Amino acid sequence: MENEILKKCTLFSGLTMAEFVGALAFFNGIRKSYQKGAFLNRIGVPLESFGLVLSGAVHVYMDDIDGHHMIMATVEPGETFGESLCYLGKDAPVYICAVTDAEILWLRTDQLKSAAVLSPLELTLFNRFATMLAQRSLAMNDRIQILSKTSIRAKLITFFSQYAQRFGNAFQIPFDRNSMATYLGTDRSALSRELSKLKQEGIIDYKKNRFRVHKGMEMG
Amino acid sequence: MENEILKKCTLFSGLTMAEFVGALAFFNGIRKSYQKGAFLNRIGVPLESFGLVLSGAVHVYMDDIDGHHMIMATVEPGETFGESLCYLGKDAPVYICAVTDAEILWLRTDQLKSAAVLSPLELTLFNRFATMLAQRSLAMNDRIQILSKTSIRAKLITFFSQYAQRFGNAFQIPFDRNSMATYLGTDRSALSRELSKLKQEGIIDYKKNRFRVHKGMEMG
DNA sequence: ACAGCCGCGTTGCATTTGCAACGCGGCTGT
DNA sequence: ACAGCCGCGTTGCAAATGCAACGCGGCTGT
Repeated sequence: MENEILKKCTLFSGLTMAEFVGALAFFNGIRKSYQKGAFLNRIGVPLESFGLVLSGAVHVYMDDIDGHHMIMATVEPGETFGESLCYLGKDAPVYICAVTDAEILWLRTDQLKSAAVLSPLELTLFNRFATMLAQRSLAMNDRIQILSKTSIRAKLITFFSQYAQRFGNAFQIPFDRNSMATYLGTDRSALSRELSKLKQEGIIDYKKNRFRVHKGMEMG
Repeated sequence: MENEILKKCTLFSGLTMAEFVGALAFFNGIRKSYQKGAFLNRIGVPLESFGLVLSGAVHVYMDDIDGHHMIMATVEPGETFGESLCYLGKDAPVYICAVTDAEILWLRTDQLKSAAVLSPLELTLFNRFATMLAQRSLAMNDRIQILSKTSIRAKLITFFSQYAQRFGNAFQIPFDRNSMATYLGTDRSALSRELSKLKQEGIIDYKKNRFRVHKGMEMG
C-alpha cells in the first residue's frame, strides 16, 4: 500500500508494520477504487465508514434548500472525510463524489465505539482518531474566521496570513480559482479582481496557485 | 453541583452518582467562579483544561491581524469550550472572556492522552469526549454553510431552515441581534433591514428572538 | 493541425450591503 | 421620577460585489 501517503495521515503515521496491520484490522480497512464522477455514499443514510483518500481526489457536496449544491470540502491524498458523521452514525446530509479516478481506504469506527476494553495499540489509535477530530475543528475554525470577514480583501488577507504563518512567505495553495472562491465564500470573478488589485498594489505576487506575500501586509 | 446543567452535557449525561464522581476525578474537575469581564485564559499559551459552563456565559474571541476582535463562539450553561485546543495542546489563538458572572467547571484531558489502559468508565468517557468533538464539527459545518452564502437573505433562509429542521416552525434563538449578525457574518443594521423585509413579505414573523417561519420559505 | 474545452483575467452594470447616524422604547439604579 | 444605557429598527449614501458576458492562452484528443 502507498506508505508515503499513509504516513501523512495522523491516524497511521509512525506505526510499525505490525502495528499498521493491527490498525487496519481494528478499523476493518477496505480499499476500493472509483471512477471519476462516481458517488461514494448515499444521502440520508449513515456512513458506515469514513474514508482516507489514497489517490485521486473527492469532493464533499451539500444540497441547498433551493437545489443549488455547494462544496463543503475537497479531499486530497492522505486526507480523510466523514469521520464525524461516521462516528456519530448520523444520516449523511452530504454526498461525496470522486472528481478524478480515486482510491479510497474505508475505515469503520464500530470498534472504537463498542469495545469494552482496548489494547494499548487500540488506545493509541483512539487517541489518533480523537486528534483527527480536534484538528478538523481547528481547520474549520480557520475557515470560519475567513468566511466571517465581510470584504473579499479581508478574506484574502486572513487566508494568506494563515498560510504564511505555517509555510512562510511563499507557498502554493491546493485550489484552483473556482475552489478558492468557494472556500472563501465569494465569486470567482470578484476574487480575480481583488487578487489583481493586491498584486498591482505590490501587496502580494502570484502566478497560478503559487503565492508570495510581501512584508507589511495589512488590512486596507 | 448543578445536576440539571450537567445532564445537558454529552460528557456527563446519564451517569450514576458514583460514575460522575469517578468522571470528575478522571478529568481533574475544578470549579471556579469569574466576574463579568474576567479573562479565563492567556493568549499564546496552551489551555491546560477545557471548560464547561455551569452558570453565566462566556465568549470566545480572536484577534484580527489589524487589531479588530471577532467573536468565535458564545458558550452558555451546559456547553463547553476549548476541547479541541486543550486536547491538541496547542497555544491558544483565542481569548475567553466571561460576559456575565460565570461559574466554570475546568476539565483536563491529560489522562485521556497518556493513560496506558482505561477502565470501562474511562473508556465511556473517552467515547463521550470524542462524541463532543464530532458534534462540534457538525455544528461548525452548519455555520460554514450559512457563512458561505453571499446574500443576507440566503444566510437567513439557511439559518432558519436549520432551526426549523430541529425545532419546527416556531423557535427562539440564543442570540440578540448583534450576536446574530456576528454569527451570520454580517452587519447588525443590514440584518435588521433584511429581517424587516422578510417579515413584510410574509415569509417569517418574529418578535425579539422568537421566530416563526411560514410554509413555502424559499430562496428569493 | 485544429476544434473544443477549461481555467483565468477583465469589465460594465445593477444591486446589495457595510457604515454611520438617529430615534425610540424599555429597563435599571439612585 | 428621571437620567442614562442598551437593544433594536430605520435610513441615506458610497463602495463593494455578485453576475453575466467576453476574450485569451494552454491543453487534449482525434
